Amino acid sequence: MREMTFPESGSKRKLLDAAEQLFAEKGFEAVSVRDITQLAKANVAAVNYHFGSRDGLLTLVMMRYMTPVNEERMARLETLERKSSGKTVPLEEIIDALVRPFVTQIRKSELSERLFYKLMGRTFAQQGDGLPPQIEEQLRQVMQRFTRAFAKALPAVAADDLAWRIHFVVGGMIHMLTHQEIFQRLTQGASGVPPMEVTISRFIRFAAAGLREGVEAGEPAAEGPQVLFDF
Amino acid sequence: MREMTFPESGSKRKLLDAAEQLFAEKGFEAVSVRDITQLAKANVAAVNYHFGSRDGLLTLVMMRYMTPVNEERMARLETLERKSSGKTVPLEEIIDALVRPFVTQIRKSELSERLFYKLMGRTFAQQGDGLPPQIEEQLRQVMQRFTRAFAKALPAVAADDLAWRIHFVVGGMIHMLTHQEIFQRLTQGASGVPPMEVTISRFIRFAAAGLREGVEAGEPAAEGPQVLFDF
DNA sequence: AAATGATTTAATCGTCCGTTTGACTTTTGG
DNA sequence: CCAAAAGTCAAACGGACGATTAAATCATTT
Repeated sequence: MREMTFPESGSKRKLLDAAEQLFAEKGFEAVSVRDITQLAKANVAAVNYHFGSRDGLLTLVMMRYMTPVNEERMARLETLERKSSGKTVPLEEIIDALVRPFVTQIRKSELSERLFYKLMGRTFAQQGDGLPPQIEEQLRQVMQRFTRAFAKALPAVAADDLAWRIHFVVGGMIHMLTHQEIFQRLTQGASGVPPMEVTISRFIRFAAAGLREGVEAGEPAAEGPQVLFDF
Repeated sequence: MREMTFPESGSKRKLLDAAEQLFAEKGFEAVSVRDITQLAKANVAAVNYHFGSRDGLLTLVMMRYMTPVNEERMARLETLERKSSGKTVPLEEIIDALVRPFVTQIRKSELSERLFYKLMGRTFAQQGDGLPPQIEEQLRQVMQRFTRAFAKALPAVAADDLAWRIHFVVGGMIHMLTHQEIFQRLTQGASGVPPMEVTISRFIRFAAAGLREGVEAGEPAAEGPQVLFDF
């Protein structure tokens, strides 16, 4: 009854680790199968044996971290909406549900912060440009779900206006992830707090203010169409 | 005395046009010299003859539109600061100086809106990842100049906080450019107005609100250090 | 018309790419 | 213990890549 030694040969895991590191550092297109197998100290044929093709490995690497993040996003939003049944969910908490999963999921991975965020950023940045269909579908569903939540929290913002603002928010999020290393050093980590935690707090406040633009604070803000192009 | 027939052989221009189109559509890495020469109906060797190398052509394509945009940005900011000498420049006008050049420069190009914005977006997105040194230096100077302007317009925002917020703004701008085509159709162009004009107005209001977060409107806002990590 | 320099052309170079093959070694289960 | 399965390995495949060559063509000037 001891077949629990370890089903994995070890080289499959080593290939995945090497691929994650290289894809994150150099980008998805700039890494060859030979780069990966060399870093993993494996044979060139190993990638095709274990993952079928370079693309199979790439898809696996993307899904490995993207799926948990998207699932946690959905779960958090679900919890938020169930918790405050009827009442409106605060805007900041919706944004939090969208970006917080990055810092919670990184702890479950053995990837360094720097690599994890770069990998996430690169994946998001590829949206609509050759992502695996499954990830594309995940992101589509997540954004659709969050768009509904934002619309409910900001009834005074016209639909197409809101769509653009969410667009800007996502762009800022991607840029935060991909260029994190440039600025992170400036944000001296105060006593053990993960630097990204602080950055995300900054981002949430920025995004909330941008999304809320033109909406008077305090009152619920009346429903109905909104003036457009009035800048 | 008539040597003004046309110094260009024509094929150099055709290569540039083809390269612009392909780089914008497929991305810088995904286009081969054979793709370019095929579209331009030229010989494979033409690229190396006219531009020295594939990289020479790529640099030229990037600079052709990036440089005028950056120069107009600087000129606009200069004008703004000279016009309102002493008094603070309104935040919205600084952001306008940063993004408006996109819509003015596109008129001087024979590139379609879609391609122009994609090309710009792709170039900006590459920052710090293999851009020609000259462009990298341009962008560094532009961002340094605008950061100073933002700091002056928002004295109540701490320096590192502001750096991050500008970062988020730039991310939103890039995303707006690269994914413009997805949403632009929703913004039905009202009577001849270029769609991007409307989008940029939306962006300016979003970015201004995000940058201003936490700053009370009306009063000049006192100078001095700011509380951090208080989210 | 001859000469000169600029351009275009077909062919080829060496390199790197993802993938496949077939022989070899290790691990597993009856 | 032994056969079957799983894994590893060196070698090679065909194709695409950027770049180069030398000859051919073109345009312009003498």
